[in-house]
Amino acid sequence: MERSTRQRQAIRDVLSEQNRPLSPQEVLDAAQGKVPGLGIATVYRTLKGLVDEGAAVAVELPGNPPRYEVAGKKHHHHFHCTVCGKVFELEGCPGDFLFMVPEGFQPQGHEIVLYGRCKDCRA
Amino acid sequence: MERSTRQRQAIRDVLSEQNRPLSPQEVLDAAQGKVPGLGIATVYRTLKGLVDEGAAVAVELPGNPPRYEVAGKKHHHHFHCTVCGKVFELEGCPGDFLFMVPEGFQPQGHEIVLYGRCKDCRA
DNA sequence: ACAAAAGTGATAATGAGTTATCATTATAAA
DNA sequence: TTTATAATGATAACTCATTATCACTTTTGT
Repeated sequence: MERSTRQRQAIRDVLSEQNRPLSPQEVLDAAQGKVPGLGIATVYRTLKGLVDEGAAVAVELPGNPPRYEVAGKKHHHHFHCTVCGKVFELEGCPGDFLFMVPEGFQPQGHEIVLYGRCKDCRA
Repeated sequence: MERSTRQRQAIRDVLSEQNRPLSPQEVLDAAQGKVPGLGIATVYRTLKGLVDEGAAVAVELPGNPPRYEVAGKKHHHHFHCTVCGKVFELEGCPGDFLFMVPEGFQPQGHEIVLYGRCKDCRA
């Protein structure tokens, strides 16, 4: 990640613009609108580089390979559309899970995923 | 899944006894204590059969292949130990996530995973 | 006890996702 | 501009979990 290229800029832009976790394939599809001919290998390479330099983070959801979003966002969770498969960012958090933690266990973090139909896929 | 074999009984017993989601490898390790020589293929075949007949369910957690637990439990979530990797069942649920759902989205379900150290791995 | 057929275990094959390779292209310092 | 070299794109290779194959074993109805 030393040189500035059209490909890397396109990939960074796509992550910023969509503002939701994107799969490598989603990044490819969107970034090809900016840089025709962009290859999937460059997407994987660049995403890894962005994560290494702290500009992006991997988002793991149940049953899916990692998606990637811009780093540095405040604490948030995700909505996974069961129809189109897109993942959206959610604000807010119930916050208190201590009542669920068994005696002797030491909680350090949590993840919440809501499932359902997104705005575009609602019944 | 038509005949009753030592292998199948051992696998069912392991799922019941441990009362937490187990990976196929964890099932194998535990069930080999009951049936030495048990093979991983039989574990995969039997888990699939148990799911098909509704006796077990797959539990998907972020970044991991499916684990399996006994079916029919009431609504619950899981604690994933960051040290030993074991997954434990939790009781309770905050329940109200509607305040997190954006306008126009239709929520249908949710998952919560707590991370931290389990009783055996606490600092 | 016997026979038909389902089940098992070892392991080869598969599939999805990701990474490595390498000839070519593009960047950027001089 | 020139030049050194990092980056790219096509695709081969790889990883890991899971499934298929098949010779042999076990179960179960008769």
